[in-house]
Amino acid sequence: MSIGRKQYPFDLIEPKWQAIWDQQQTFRAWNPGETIPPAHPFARRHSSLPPKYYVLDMFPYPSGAGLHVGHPEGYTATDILARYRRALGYNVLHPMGWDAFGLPAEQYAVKTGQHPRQTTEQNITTFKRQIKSLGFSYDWTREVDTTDPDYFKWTQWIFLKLYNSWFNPETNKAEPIETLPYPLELKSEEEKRNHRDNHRLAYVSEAPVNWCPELGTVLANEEVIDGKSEVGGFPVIRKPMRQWMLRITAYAERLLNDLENIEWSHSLKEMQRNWIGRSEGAEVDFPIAERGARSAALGGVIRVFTTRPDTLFGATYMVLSPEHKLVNEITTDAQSEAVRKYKEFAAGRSDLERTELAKEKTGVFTGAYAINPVTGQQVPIWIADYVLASYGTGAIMAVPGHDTRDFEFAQKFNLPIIQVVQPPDPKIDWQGFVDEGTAVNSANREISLNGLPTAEAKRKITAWLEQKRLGKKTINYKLRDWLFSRQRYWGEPFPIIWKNGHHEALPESALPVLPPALDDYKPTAEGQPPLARAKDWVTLPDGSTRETNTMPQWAGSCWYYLRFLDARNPNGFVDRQAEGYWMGTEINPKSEIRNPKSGPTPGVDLYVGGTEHAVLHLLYARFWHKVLFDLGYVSTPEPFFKLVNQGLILGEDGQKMSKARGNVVNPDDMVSEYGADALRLYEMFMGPLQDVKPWSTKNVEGVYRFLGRVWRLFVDEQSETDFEQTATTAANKGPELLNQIRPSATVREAEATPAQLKTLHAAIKKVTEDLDGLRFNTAISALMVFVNEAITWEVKPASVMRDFLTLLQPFAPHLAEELFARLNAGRTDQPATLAYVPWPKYDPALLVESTLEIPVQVNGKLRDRIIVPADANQAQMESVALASDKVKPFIEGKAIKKIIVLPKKLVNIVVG
RNA sequence: GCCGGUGUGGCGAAAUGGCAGACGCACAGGACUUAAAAUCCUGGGACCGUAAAAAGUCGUGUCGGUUCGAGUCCGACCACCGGCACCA
Repeated sequence: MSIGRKQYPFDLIEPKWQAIWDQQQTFRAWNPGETIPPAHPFARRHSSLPPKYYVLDMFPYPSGAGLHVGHPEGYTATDILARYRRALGYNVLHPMGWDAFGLPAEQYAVKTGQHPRQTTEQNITTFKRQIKSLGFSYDWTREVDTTDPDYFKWTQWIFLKLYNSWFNPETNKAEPIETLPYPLELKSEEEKRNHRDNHRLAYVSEAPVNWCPELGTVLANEEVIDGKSEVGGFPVIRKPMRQWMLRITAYAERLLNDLENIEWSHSLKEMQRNWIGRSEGAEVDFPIAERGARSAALGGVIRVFTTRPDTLFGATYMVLSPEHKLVNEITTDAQSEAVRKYKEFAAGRSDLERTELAKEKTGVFTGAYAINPVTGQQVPIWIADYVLASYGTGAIMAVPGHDTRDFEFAQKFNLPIIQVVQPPDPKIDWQGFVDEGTAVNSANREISLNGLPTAEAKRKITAWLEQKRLGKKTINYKLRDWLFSRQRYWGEPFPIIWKNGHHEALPESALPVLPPALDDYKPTAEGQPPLARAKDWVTLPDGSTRETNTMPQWAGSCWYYLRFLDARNPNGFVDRQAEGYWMGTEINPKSEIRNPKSGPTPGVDLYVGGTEHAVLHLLYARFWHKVLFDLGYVSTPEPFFKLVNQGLILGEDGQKMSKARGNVVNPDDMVSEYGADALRLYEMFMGPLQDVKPWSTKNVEGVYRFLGRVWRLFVDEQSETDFEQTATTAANKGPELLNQIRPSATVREAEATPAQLKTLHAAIKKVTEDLDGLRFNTAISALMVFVNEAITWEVKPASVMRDFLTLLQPFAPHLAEELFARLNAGRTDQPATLAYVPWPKYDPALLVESTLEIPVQVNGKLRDRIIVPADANQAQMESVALASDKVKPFIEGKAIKKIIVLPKKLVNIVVG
């Protein structure tokens, strides 16, 4: 990939413009009520705030490895749109920040003793330098860093809001904990406190958690993949621990339903729907039978959840999860040893083993029986770890005839299998048939489902169960509450203290709670989190102790898009007016933009990031946002109106980029060799934003050459040759060297020809439409088409070339600014920066052709192309087509059945 | 297994149901140059033709359907990618 001389002096142009933008704060976004300096280019165009456009990137974790070519893909797309919207006249919010809490800095601290703060700052410095070198139009005055106490003060503040709220099922929203009603039977303060603590949105639970010994911390379900930690791939085991949880399950229904009101990709919505996992069914009570039962269990019932109540007559046994609380109560003496051993076995199995060994079912008989409430039959009760304690009621009725898992289990342990569903196709074996069919063998003295299709059978049996008080219709979710504490140092400390075994919130005035200084960042020998090492910090004067867990990395990223709206506010996490303006709920009546289609949308207008956050960050952030919405702190029910996932960039070999494969492309190398504009342009020219696509440095050279052609369109070649001579020998290679380059004599103030206007307006139309549809690759090709044409012009009218640079600016801003400034040298009527120059409008009248080339088909096959006047009517087109010499041989001697004429489009002659 | 996505030249790709392959890469030929690089011009799906053309035939993963007309819509299948996976 050796390249000779530079296509154009991007190495001087790019730093020059980056410095100008920085110094002028060109891309600063203005909040309502802020005074805009009259000299700012925004003020030159707008006298009041126009409608907003909030375009957001997923902020990065600043790793030690630096930027990857995947980062600039999404960042370039959003930057192009930010610049485009500015040109259209919007007030654009386009911020950047750092999701900087996280494990790598902490692991480095454990190894070296260096404070994670230091590592984090170094990494941020590198990331910022790299991002800035690409010329993105971020408003850096709004930069946020989740590890900055001024930031995480508000993360802790939001936690307090969660802690001090409960979810009211009547109103279906969060409310302050003070509104929580207490049942009358609760008398003592202790009882009331327990009741309150059990209803908070942030609560403490003793449930089994995912413990990763290697990482020394617990993980959320979402952070465990195939039984291994998402970070590092270490084994994860289940272990009961006291942990903070967030009651996200209360929002399951709203998180699901509100997906319909936002513009996310179909597949992403599906992923969230699957993760939430709503299923409708029924809870049914099975009384414990006398046979084999211990006296303690008599009179009790086992409640199960099923999505197929229509198969109740086929339930021939029951299974409890090993952790079910009735297990010990019902187990007979004869079986107690076997049950004890099995429970031990199940508890010791890591999630990985459970998954890997899933093919082979295991379980033991408890010795007890329950009564099938519709058949009256006694059915044995087993325990098995294929039934999960954490889903439904932790117990199932097993219908081996029509459930794959129950079928396998029944076969292995010789349990009875009976048919209660007839498949629609009689050729299909009913055994193990799990789809819908017709109920059979499903009747007792009071009710019969026989002959009913599955859906109806479900309805009928559920109604009957409800009437008999044996069960009721129920909805269950796969979604679990969010495990919110980590045994780490480098995270937000909880604003919580413990007093006499109870937790208490610190007052807002105590925020931010800073992590203590430590010499050693490892967990303690007793397995306490690292914060427990700071004894002075942990113990308060009154004897109470601080919570030593920290929040997970997701906490800071749950609300950063809100902090960007008002990043330096010391009095609140976001100002109400700023929030209303940027989130689109306060519409400015003085708007100069009238098109309602492009008016403000509720929430972030466009959010771009990778699919890896499909269920974690995006679900958590939606949840927090809804809580803040319920409590009245934000004005929209959803945070991100439109969301686009950029596709992964693969290495040149078509494999995922990785150090091990040696196919990683470093953006710094691309910038130094081809310049930021070329890298930006290439990342967009590769293909559709959402697609997975392989890197090709050769193709970078292609767009780099295109930028060179643009450059040569505007500059005098002789002076450039002279410049190159000077540049190679000059000691001081500053941007003033560029002054040697003179403009090309072919670009001058001149009347544009109709053909030139047509070329320009075709480009305006295509680029505008493609940007609206996020089709960056074809927009760039339209710019190339324009340049290929313009290169042939003897005279290039300055007005046409200015409009072209306005179109080019979002894609290649440095080059466009430089050429625009040169084109306007000596003129005072032109602005100093392209950033706020209005986007050109295309004039359809200029695109009208006087004659058209029309394809002529015979029986749908292309036979000729004819030239007709653009306004030719059907009869005229028909007669020209029939007269064509190339068409004649195909219609001669045949009967013409029909002629299809589409004006301005085509003629198709159908012959028989 | 379930859900979602994608299959088009040598490669990245483009095409409101209406001229398949825009734009670019790689390649080939030419101009410029002592020469090379860079630049500029020209060519290009395959087959069959031909001195060269023209004409013709085939062609968007496979098979079928709807339609005057299908890369595009419908049905079945195959391959690859991503997600979920004992959730009752």
